[in-house]
Amino acid sequence: MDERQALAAFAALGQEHRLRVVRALVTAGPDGLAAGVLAETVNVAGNNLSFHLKELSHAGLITSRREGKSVIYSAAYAGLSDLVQFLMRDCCQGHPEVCAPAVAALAACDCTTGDTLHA
Amino acid sequence: MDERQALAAFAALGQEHRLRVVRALVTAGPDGLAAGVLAETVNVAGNNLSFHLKELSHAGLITSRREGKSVIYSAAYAGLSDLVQFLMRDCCQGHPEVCAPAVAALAACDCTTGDTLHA
DNA sequence: CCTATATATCAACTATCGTTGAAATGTAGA
DNA sequence: TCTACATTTCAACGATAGTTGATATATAGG
Repeated sequence: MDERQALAAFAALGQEHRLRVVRALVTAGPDGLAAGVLAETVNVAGNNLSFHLKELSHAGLITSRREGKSVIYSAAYAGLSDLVQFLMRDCCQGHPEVCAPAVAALAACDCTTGDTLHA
Repeated sequence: MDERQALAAFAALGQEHRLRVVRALVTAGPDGLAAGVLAETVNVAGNNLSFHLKELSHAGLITSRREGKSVIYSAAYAGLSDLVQFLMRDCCQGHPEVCAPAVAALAACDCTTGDTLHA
């Protein structure tokens, strides 16, 4: 992930409605949520949500698929993972105190059991 | 870190000059950089940079201290770490495929040797 | 084919953000 | 104290982003 992509991703996440959408999709899992359900969840008008979903899609943070009359959106796990890696990429240039806490916190999250982070 | 703080942090990082400032400060380490040096590094006018530095400071991503005539800025490692944790907090609700790659990537970064991530 | 449902597009408006230039503040040395 | 240097503040302008309402597209069922 280069700076331009990271910039787009951060800008996308720096908006209330879009951040809520991403969090809703991340917690919803790979099955995703229909645009209409998302609109209710985030409490945003459909046409407006559509604008934000396009933004998130361009930023590589979500993906979509059509399923009958609905369009189902889900989190782009790879994109999110890349963004985390980008944030931490420069943290280790001789200064382990930067990333050590973050690594420790993530390591404490046992993904195989479905536990959540206790931040 | 609550949603409001995360929102401010993401919005702060979603701006070209500010993202460059943060990266410059993260790589600079705990010693930090003077405002003037940052202005040259990021190629932004001093008064304009001052605006962005205030924004980043409010978002909890950087800190400052005066040293003689200069004001030295450094990365707020705790703030950055919190942000990473916030991004990953909801990743494990029964769907380990979300955060597993990110955790693996961070684990591959041996902070004690000063190695950087190979993303 | 016609209608209902679900989502997306577009133009227009408003608000917010980023930049600029001028001026103020704070610090150190002559 | 006077001057030079470093940074910040402020008002004003231009650009960009978010919302809204109206309209368009796509799909399924009667």
